[in-house]
Order: sequence, then structure tokens, then C-alpha cells
Amino acid sequence: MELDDRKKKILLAIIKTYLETGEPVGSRTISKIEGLELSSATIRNEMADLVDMGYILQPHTSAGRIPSDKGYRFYVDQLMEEKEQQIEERERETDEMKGMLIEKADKMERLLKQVARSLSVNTNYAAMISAPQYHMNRLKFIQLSRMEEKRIVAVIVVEGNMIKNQIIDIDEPIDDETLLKLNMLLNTTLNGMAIEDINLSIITKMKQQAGDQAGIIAEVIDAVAESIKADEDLEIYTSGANNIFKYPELADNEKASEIITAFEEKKQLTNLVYETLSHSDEKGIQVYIGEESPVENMKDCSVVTATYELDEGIHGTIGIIGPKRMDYDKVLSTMKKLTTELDTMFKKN
Amino acid sequence: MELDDRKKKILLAIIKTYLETGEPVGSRTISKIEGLELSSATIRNEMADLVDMGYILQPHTSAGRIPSDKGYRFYVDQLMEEKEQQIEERERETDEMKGMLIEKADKMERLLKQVARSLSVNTNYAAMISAPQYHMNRLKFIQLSRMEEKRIVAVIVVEGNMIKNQIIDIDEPIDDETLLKLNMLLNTTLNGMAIEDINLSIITKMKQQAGDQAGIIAEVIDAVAESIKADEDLEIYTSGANNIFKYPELADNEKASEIITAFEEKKQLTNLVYETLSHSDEKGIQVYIGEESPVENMKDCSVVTATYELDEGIHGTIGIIGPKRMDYDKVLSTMKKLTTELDTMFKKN
DNA sequence: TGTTAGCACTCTAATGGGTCGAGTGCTAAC
DNA sequence: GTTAGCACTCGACCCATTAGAGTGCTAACA
Repeated sequence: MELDDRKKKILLAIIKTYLETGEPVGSRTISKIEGLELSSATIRNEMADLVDMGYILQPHTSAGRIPSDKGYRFYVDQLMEEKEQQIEERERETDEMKGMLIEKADKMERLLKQVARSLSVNTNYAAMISAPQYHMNRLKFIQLSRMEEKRIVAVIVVEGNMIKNQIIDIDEPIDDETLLKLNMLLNTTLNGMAIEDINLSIITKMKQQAGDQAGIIAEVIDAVAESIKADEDLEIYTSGANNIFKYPELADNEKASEIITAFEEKKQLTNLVYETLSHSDEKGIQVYIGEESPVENMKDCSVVTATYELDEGIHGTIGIIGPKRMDYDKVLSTMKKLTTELDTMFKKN
Repeated sequence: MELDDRKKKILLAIIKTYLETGEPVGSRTISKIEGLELSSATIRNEMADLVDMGYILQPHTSAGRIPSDKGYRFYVDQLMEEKEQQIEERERETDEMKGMLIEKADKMERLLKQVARSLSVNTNYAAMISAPQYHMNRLKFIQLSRMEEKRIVAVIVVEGNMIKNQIIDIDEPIDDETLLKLNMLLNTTLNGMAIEDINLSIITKMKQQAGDQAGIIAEVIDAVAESIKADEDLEIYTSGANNIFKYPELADNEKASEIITAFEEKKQLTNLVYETLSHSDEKGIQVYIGEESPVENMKDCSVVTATYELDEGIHGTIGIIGPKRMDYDKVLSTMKKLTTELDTMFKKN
């Protein structure tokens, strides 16, 4: 069977009505509301077809219909196409929502928290944001300083001005000259290098150049290298998890517990971020409906994600988690505006 | 009316039974279980008295009784006294729960997360832990390095080896000599000082000593001072918030939402930490029952907190949030063990 | 051949009565 | 002061009934 024009119209009408009311919609409702001017009986026949084709579901025999995942998918794809075509309109809207953001964020962390908060407050869904991923990025600056006699602090700055610290305990004191030499060596060798490209052979080469294979210098170099390579946990900030209680279909104990767990053990969200980043070239915004979700605990939700760009090659992810009958229209707009705003904001800094 | 010995016994029996079953307990239950050997009728009379005195509640006329906040308070106080007296016994137990903790934590952050997790998993309640407060603490080391021509990175180490970073943009280049001088000045002036004691007059004095009231040096000194004084958000890690869904009395939408919100907007937990720290000299562990809770959103829970000591004057807080009918006995033991273990662990490092 | 009116049918949600059982409060006797 | 005994209360559960929304099917219509 084919999804002809009339079926499409009816399907969209069903979904829109359901998004508004949250209740199964019957044939009479559609027959009245539409510009289609068809009787409820006709609608019923078409609806039966749509059920067969898997776009809508019948909770039980004598109830109305609700959209299936496939139905939502159809709706969202439709919506995305429309969005594409009204870019000029967006310009205007961007101004309207300026107030939505972000007073003055001195620190990245605070900014991210604010963004998450603003997202959840504006949409009434749960929101998350990941700190930008600088993993693929280049070293910019390394500095070792002696803090105490047998203790060095290493400061490592990465492109994008993110800073790592590491305190290194050494077995015997190190003199100023050696420290200076070591600083020079580290900087000349490593600056400008991608973290990924730092490997054992480079480290060995450094040790050789330092002329000391076994002593303190090797020790320090190893510690620095380890600290550089150390996989930082991907920082993720969340906001508005409590919003899920506003939607009865998510608010029962079991589902709520699953979602809350996912939010708390950021690990699952981390997967979501990686998944999003790996697809980020395709399109700005991605929508995962129900079973499509890459996060096991969110199979009953819809998840909308987008990437923002802090700087060449430094990406982060924002996401919204809500019920499947989410106001996709609003969420997509909000996401699009927000990412654009973030992008321009970062370009300025 | 007075709480005589028999009433106490009955009250305790009621509370213990309720803690086990979670259901209102009737007079017959008590009359059977007890070593008191009283008939249910007698128990009933005593129970009526206990209701009058506010230690227990009657959900409705023909139901059993449940403890009131006042009742729980009585029970917990009782329990705390007992705990005091069995310190020697604890030695043995400490071994048993070694496995509970903590493999090898390279970073403070990871350690704290592990502790929180271990707490929530072991107790089946929600858990939180605050990073140690180093606010009242002393500066140990300051280092300015030039990163780019007009950009300096400041590294500030505080007692307890906690590190702050600050990138400072300056208007014009700074030469090596000045930077060195500045480093010396900052370290000689500020090292060993409590952060609290750094005030405007000290900063002004530094500027005078540097011999430059308006130029780059003043600029840098100001930036460093600001960074030192900047109030870091108190870091709080949580775990097992989803545990609240295991307790029906907390799992309805409204209450769950409140608790989850408190966990997510760490602000309320911050209050809890401050409250606990301000009382920490009284006693190791504190129990807040229902209305006693300093956190508005947790009026339906019980909250158990304790402080740990990382180093002289550096304290943190751990907390457990659960239903009022919490297994106080177990929670108190776990807390006590954990704080001791944390204390010794930090002493070692 | 597609559309529609009509009607029997299905299923849920809501309502109300009836029963059961746990537990109380009170009284009278020990 | 303690206890046995008993009437009473109240929620939990079960069941039958009803109302209403919505369907699916058939037969008639354009």
C-alpha cells in the first residue's frame, strides 16, 4: 500500500492533534477539524490502512489512534524539510530570544550550566550539554614549575585554552637549570602537536635528547606524557531532569527511574554525545525517536541533539530529552537558534 | 504525661517493626513479638498515650500506628547513644567492609565520585559528597608563565594541593625580567597566607613594591587576586538518586520531582553542606528527620550527614538521603566507617 | 468505485454496593 | 493496673453496572 497525499494529510492531522492533547484521537475529531471535508467513516477506513502500514497504533479496539515511532519519524522528517526552507524567517526570530540566553559567563563551566538551564526552562524538557571535546586537539603550551623541593606542578594548555594540571612527585630534587631545559625541550617538541599523535617513539626521543634515560628527567617526562594522554571524563551538565514528571507517560516509577539514572550516571549521556558527534557532519540537528535512541534507558523518550562549534575542530553537543509526543517544532527551532547563537558567541571570544 | 520505661520499650518496638515492614503496626503485633508479655489491650492503652504525646501517628481510625518525626528523633537519639558505647566492636567490622571502598583513585574527583557511588550502592539510598572546602585555606605556590606574547597563565596552588588556573590577557607584552620579578613578589608576599586574609591593602602594597601603580603589573596583580578570591562553586557529587523510587512514600510524582530537583540544582545541597560544616564540631554525624531538614525539598525524607577531614582545616561533607523509615542503624555504621576510612586514607597521601 | 450513513459491537473508565479483615476504643470483670 | 470481650470504624478488594467514546462492517448512494 502506498502513502498517498490524502493519507499523509490525515496522518499529519492525527499526529498534530495528539501532540496537542496527548490523548488518542478518533476519526470524528479529524473529520471535523480538517480542511479535508471527509466523513468520519472515510477517515476510519484510511486510519485502518495507516495502522496496517505501521504509522499509527491502536491502544485497544475501541480507542482512538496514537502515532507510532514510524509515524513520529514521518512527522519529524516532514518538519525538518519545512525548516530548511524558512531560513530567512529565522533571522527575525533570533532577536526575540536573545533574552533567553546568557548574561555574561566568565567561565566556560558557568556558561555551559547556563545554557543547559536555559534550554530546559525554555522547552520544559530535560536538557544536557557537553563541554567541548578537545581530544583531537593541539598542545599549545607546557610549563613545569617547582612547587616544593621534590614536587613539580605541570601546566598543560591545549588549543581552545583549556588547562590541565598535574602535580608530580619526584624522588630527588631537581635543579633550576634542568627544569628550564626540560621546559624548553617539552615545548619545542610538543607544541603544536595533536594529542593523538603523541606516541611512545616521540617520548623516547625526548628522553634521548635530554641525555638522561633513567633519571628524574625521564620520570618527569613520563608523568607529563601520561597526564596529557589521560582521558578526561567528558564533562556533561544537565538541567531540568525533573521536567519528565510533567509527562505522565514518563512519570511512572520504572521509566522515571531509568531516565534519572541515565542523567546521573553521565556515562550513558557520554555515549549520546559520541553518537551525535560522529554524525554531526550530516546535518545540524538529529532526532532520535523511541527505539532509535542510542541510549538504552531512553527508549521511551525522544532525544533531540545538535552540535555546536567552539573553534575549528572543537565541538560539543547539546541535547533535549522529552516524551515522544514532544513539541518537535518548538524544540527544533530552539535548538537551531541556540547553536547559532553559541557559534557566533564563541567566534567573538 | 511522662515517657516511662514501659512506654519507651513499646515505642521502640513500634518503630523497629515499622522500619522493617513499612506498614502501620497494630497492638497485637507488638503484644506478640515483645519480651514485655502484655496483652494487646494494654498495649492499646499505652499506644493511645503515645499518640497523645506525639511520638506516633494514626493514619486513620482503624489502622495501626506509624512513628512521627518526634518518634524517629527519639529512636535515633537512643541509637546514637548505643553507638557511642561500642567503639571497640567497630574495629572488627572495619575490615569486613574494606572491599566496599575504593580501588585506586588517581584524582580527587574520581575518588569523590567513587565514594558517593559506594555509599549509595551500599545503603540503597541516595548519596552525596562535597569536595573539600579549602576556602579558609592557605596559599602555597603561585606561578605566572607567559603563554603567548600578550597572554599569561597563572597557576595557584592551595594547601591540600588544589590548583586553580587563570588565563590573563594583557594589553602589551611583558618581558621575562618583569615576569620573574612578579613571580617573586607574589610568592614572597602571599605564600602561607590564608585566602580570607588577602585584602585590598595587601594588594595595594604589592603594587607599590612592584613600583608600578598603573601599568601591566598592576593589571596582572589584580587579575591574580581576583582569581584567588573567586568563589568557586562548591563541587558536589551525587549518586543513586534513582534509589528514591524504591520507597513508595517518596516515589509519587510530586515528591520525587522535588528531591530530584534538589539533587540536580546542587544549590540546595550546598546549603546542606554548609549547615553540616557549621555544626561539625558538635558531633561526627548528624541526622535530620523530616521537617528538621535544612533543605526545603527534603521535608519528607531523612538526611544523614557527616564531615570528613582531608587535612588540617580542610573539611568535606558526605550525606545520605532516604525515606524517614530509613535503616538508621546501618546508615550510621556505614557513615562512621566511611568517614574514618576517608580520614586515614587522606592522612596517608 | 469511492464515499457515506447507520448500527451493532467493544472496550475503558467511572460509579456504587457489598464484603472482608485488621485494628481500634471502651466497658466490665479480674 | 491488667485483661477479655465486643461493637464499631475504615480502608482494600471485588464485582456488577453504566456511560461514552470509538470502532468495524454493511448497505446504500453518487
